[in-house]
Amino acid sequence: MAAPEIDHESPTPVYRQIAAVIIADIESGTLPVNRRIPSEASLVQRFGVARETVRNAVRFLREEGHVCTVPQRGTYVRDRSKGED
Amino acid sequence: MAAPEIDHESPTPVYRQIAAVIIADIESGTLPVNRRIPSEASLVQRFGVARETVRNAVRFLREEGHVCTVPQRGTYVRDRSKGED
Amino acid sequence: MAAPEIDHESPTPVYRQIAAVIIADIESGTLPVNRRIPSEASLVQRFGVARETVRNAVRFLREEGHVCTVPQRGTYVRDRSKGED
Amino acid sequence: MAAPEIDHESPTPVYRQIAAVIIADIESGTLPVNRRIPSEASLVQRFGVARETVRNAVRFLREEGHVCTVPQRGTYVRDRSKGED
DNA sequence: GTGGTCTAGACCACC
DNA sequence: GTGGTCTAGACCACT
Repeated sequence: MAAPEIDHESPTPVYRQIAAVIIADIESGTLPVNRRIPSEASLVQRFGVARETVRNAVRFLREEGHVCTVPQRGTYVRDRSKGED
Repeated sequence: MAAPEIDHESPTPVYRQIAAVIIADIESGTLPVNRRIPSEASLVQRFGVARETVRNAVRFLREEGHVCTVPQRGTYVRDRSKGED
Repeated sequence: MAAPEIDHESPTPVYRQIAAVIIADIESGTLPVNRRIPSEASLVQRFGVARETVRNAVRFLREEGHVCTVPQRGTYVRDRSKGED
Repeated sequence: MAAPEIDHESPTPVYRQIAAVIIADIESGTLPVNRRIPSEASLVQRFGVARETVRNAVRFLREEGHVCTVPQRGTYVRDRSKGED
């Protein structure tokens, strides 16, 4: 099976569910500020979804200001303590 | 021809007959709580009716509290065990 | 062949080239403010690319503030005369 | 073994030998102006050298003005007909 | 081994 | 017939 935390029957899109899991990891401190989040490839593995779905999740996190992506380097947890949107 | 369960000669509107079939599926457990009901397209196929008729049936189910519709995601069987209207 | 205006050998990504064509249409007045731009499907046809590539182009236009997308309705040329980024 | 055109015993550095082969391809028209040169990976394959060596060769070509590199897109044969250095 | 781009398909809700 | 989501692959530059 895929990941237990993902419900493909849910009205919430899978990419949003993945984003929510990552946000929870950020807010719990499992993913501290300036730490790199897992790579797209490993998120594909972990959640058992297509890469595009993972990219949608990461794009959503980026648009919401939770992370920033540095091409070729990774995606990092943003420091939101100052100047949030 | 259409589906055997639909009687186009009946005084009961077709959309109500379709709604009744779906309600029966819900109450029998064929459609469990929080499960998405079949897509509009498949209901059109199954009952041999126009899209608008299916939409009327679903709107009726929604107004009666049997289902709830989540924008962009589908229509889901509501949990009526807790007694909000 | 695809569209003459797209060069798949160019260092500029195809989705950016498509965005540039649409921006040119906006700036020349071919696509006036509040007009809907062509649908994703027709852009796929016109440029001979995958839908994902068209979506990347439209997302880029959206991020740059040239258009706004209304789900299920289309993507519209934004009025940038006031309050641009 | 490596490629026949590379002589690891030569006093000429390998990266220079690789650069020379690519320059020959450019001047013979095998690699036309504005065409992307082969990817790093394929040059590694073709010449049987380390990645870093290929990168050195490409950097040399760039510094000598034979090619220009566009971030994220590749390295392209420059048009030298117009005489900027 | 990272993200960027691209292909070629699919099903869906909603209009 | 519109955009939203998803799959399952591919090649690439750059670190």
